[in-house]
Amino acid sequence: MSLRAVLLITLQREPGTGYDILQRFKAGLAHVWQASHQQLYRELDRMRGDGLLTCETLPQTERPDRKVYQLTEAGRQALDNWLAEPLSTSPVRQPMFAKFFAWERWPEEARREELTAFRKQLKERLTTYAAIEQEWFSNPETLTPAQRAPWHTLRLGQRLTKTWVEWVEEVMEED
Amino acid sequence: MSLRAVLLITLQREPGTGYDILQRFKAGLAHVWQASHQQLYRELDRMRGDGLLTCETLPQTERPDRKVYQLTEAGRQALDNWLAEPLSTSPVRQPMFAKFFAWERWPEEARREELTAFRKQLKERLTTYAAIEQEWFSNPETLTPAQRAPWHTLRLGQRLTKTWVEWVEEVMEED
DNA sequence: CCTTACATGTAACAAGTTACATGATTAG
DNA sequence: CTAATCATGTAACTTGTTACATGTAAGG
Repeated sequence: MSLRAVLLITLQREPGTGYDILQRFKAGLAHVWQASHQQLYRELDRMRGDGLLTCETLPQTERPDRKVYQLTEAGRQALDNWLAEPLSTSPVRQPMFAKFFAWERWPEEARREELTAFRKQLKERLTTYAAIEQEWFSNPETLTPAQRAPWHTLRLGQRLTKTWVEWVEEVMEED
Repeated sequence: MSLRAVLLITLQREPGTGYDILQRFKAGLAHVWQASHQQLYRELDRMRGDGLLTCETLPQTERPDRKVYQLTEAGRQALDNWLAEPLSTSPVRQPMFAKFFAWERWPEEARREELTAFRKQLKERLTTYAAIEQEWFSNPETLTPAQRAPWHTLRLGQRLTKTWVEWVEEVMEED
């Protein structure tokens, strides 16, 4: 259900195509949601089938047609229902942690490489987050509460990632 | 693949049944992995089919038979292969964050309730982690590196959860 | 009496991944 | 010439969830 809800939210803010939504995921929602284009197209089509979205096909010359999706009243209802009911806790799954439980079988070189690469990814993530903050939240004092809320999520994303980085560096130092 | 790998690791440490593994997930791996019993039984059977595990059925009187699984040489190989290759980055999916992006449609009362319940869950998680630490890592100085590694993961789990708690409390205070 | 622990499964479904497929336009 | 951007999809597969199903024993 969560992907559906995320789509409802982004389309409620502004109608768009599957492709558009993918761009939004990259541009401003990197710390919130990621999905492949296949998943989006499939889910959008289903949501239309379920009456949550309308789809208007805009023909283009020399390009594939754009299918612009928009919330219906039922879609708005579905969103409100989702917001009203609390989320169930999501299961913990940390494959990286699992490797630590096989420490004695994890070759030292592979370990070093993996941790180094991992730290790099985390830092890149921080760079992405900083770019989002720049782009969307450059002066926090002027934000309305509704704009402030997404900013909070970004800040948490940053803090969590920093916590990871610190941890990786401590572990790397130790041996 | 990750569930498979987690199963290989836990069975490599000690052979056991699906039920056993479920208990281990609860007792000492709560910050690493969670899976339902259906998933476990299905996956264990497949792994046996793929030659990674052997299965010995121990008949019991008055109880369902126990199916004790154990790594084969191929299983050990598969584990080593998994350890040797770096993990791919896992996609970000934070349904809670999504709600923040629909702040203006999220009713205040529902929001308060949800955040309160969420904080409670996080605190319970911290309690669980503390219990695991007590049980498995009560005197860290005496740990060998291989025992120290899992301890690190627990510490990170705790730090991440605390970061969440702090954030939730800040957000709750703000309005 | 009711719940928890023990111990296993099947079946249907939902969600997510990987591979394959098309085809023009623009920027380097 | 190559890669990226635009824009959509199908098909097969893997992974995870939910519902249903069985049956004993021990503890409160």
